[in-house]
Amino acid sequence: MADVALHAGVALGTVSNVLNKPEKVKELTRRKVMASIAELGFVRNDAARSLAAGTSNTIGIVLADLSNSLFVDIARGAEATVRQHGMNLLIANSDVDLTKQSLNISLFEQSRVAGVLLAPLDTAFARTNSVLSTTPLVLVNYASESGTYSGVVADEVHGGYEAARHLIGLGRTRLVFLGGPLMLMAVAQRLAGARAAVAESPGVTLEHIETRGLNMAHGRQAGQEILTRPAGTFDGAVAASDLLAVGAIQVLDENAGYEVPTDLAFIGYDDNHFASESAIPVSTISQHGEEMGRAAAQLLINEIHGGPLTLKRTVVIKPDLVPRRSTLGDDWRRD
Amino acid sequence: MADVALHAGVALGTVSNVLNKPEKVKELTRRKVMASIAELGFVRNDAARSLAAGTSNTIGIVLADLSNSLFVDIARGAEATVRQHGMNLLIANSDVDLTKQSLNISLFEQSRVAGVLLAPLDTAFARTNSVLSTTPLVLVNYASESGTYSGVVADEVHGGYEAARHLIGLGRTRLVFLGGPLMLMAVAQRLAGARAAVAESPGVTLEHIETRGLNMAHGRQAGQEILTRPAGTFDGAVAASDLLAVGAIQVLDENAGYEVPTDLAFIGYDDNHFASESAIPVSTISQHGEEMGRAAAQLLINEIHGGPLTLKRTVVIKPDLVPRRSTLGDDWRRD
DNA sequence: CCTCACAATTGAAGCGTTTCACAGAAGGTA
DNA sequence: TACCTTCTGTGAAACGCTTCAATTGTGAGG
Repeated sequence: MADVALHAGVALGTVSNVLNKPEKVKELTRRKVMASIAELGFVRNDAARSLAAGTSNTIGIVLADLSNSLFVDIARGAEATVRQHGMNLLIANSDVDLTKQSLNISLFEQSRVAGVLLAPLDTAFARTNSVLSTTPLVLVNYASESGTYSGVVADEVHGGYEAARHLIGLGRTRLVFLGGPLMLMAVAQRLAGARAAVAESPGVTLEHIETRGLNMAHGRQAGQEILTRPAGTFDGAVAASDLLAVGAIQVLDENAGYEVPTDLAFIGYDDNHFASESAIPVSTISQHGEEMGRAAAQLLINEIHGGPLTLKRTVVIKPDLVPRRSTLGDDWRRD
Repeated sequence: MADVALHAGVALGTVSNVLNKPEKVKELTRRKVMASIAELGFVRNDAARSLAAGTSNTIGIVLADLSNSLFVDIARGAEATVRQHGMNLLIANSDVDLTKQSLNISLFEQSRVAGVLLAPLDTAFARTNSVLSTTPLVLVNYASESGTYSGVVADEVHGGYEAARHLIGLGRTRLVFLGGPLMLMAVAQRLAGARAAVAESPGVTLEHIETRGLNMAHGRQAGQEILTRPAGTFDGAVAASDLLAVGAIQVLDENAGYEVPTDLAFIGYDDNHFASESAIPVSTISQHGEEMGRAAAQLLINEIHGGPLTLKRTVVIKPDLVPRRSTLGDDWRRD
């Protein structure tokens, strides 16, 4: 920077002003300085900058699992908001590993980012709470039970409710819920929501087939399980994830006599990209990941500007029904 | 840090030594210092650290598209290697946007990361080359034509060749290649590889149906196109992506008379997670994203240690055939 | 032509580390 | 005991920037 100042024939402080408060410096001088910067190929040292300024303009986000499109959507949404405020977003991937998650959080704290967004593992109570530092932190897709942090969550219960309502609204009465393990709060809540919908509809029943996970292989197992029951046992199914639904539908599809949605209407969860593209496009509940990311980023930015005493809030985002062929049948058309 | 020193009754420099060269300081003192650090909740300021030390221990990776699982795999592989060397990996997502890509690169340069891994957009010649700074940079999934940078690429030609060879080896003779636009180098190269395989096999023909993209919708269009031809026109298909293959198969599957793989054997490309899980598991060419990431990280670390004069190399990673039911039929079993 | 108010510019004092030349202590040797 | 070595621990000088009080223009009004 000293070089640039020399080359442009101005003081060091002026160069700094050109970079940070361009309105403070006369057009002509600004031009000269810019020219020198370009000519010398100067790149401002951000480490020095944030050391001196005491604040950085980048925000870090720690994601539980990059292979999960929900988290990618969250990151995308967060980035949009962060950029609007002239800041940058850096991502760290925990890869479903609690140790990495802690490592990543402290990595961001050490580098003195302006704030941290944390999309934690579902099972990660413990560690989350031990993060008590001065770096502003906002949770995404996980509620801080103690109210220590602001956060954004999807209303999973409502999602489960809507899914079941949709089936009931289509006249289905013998429902089954596919999903597990119940240790996952998200699954438990979706099930609770579905139960609530059933409870308020006389004559409708709901059985739960617990799976050991949420991917397609588990879905196929669940599909087999359904096949062991007498035909017609169920006429509507809520799956705790789209992959589960797709897997189960594959199995049912292979065995004639169980047509989707005629015999069994199927609805999934997550609005996984793949779900809309599978052979029978799967109706689903969309969690609006981008919106969650945007909201979380906004919360974080408020906290950055408002200081540590900023009121902690939890924003709840309602998921929405996205009906497709797996429930509507031929009435539904691809657009 | 001064506080810690005071609290532990040692000099400032000693605290620094405890953190950086623990072997230089007596066990007892180290303990005292560690205790003080814990008690005071001290978090080392990395900005100051890298300013003073002149080097950082984090590496940045700029990814063209987080929704593409290949890039996520690359990041995962890179992270593994980076961690082995005691460094950290931060991710920035360009989201298929050239402007963001440049922004992200300069973001990393400004923050003085030890080095940058760049997985650029396929169309991004221009910008890539203008990155001429002192920060070590290694390309992934893209070759630096000028030899300015080291890089890791998949051998796309070989991949296309293997795909076609596989079909030919199964006795298929009337092949079709689905993919486009040819502007994408990867697609063009895969096609070239397939052509090479056909050229060396007398009696085998290859037609090219150009698509406008590589996702499932494009695949369905291609499937329609195939249906317009007289039955039996093709008996083997190479798709430039798994999604393309899955889409096309969906369409053919709905129209009786075109059974996969009996009538038409299908092979995709990318080893997309979904490809192995779709109704008919799709044979594919795997690019080994993690391996690419690991190799690139290693190259970068060499360059960081070796200085700017380090010999630039391009590592080529050969993709592999992963045969599944869409070519082998019932001979293939899910494991 | 002088003042005054305001705009533009200056430069030195930090910011929180690492590094490194030195000082002190401890242990070995003659 | 005197003299060397080897370990430990010390503290001040950078690192490259932002900030801000102080200084130097500048133009309008009288």
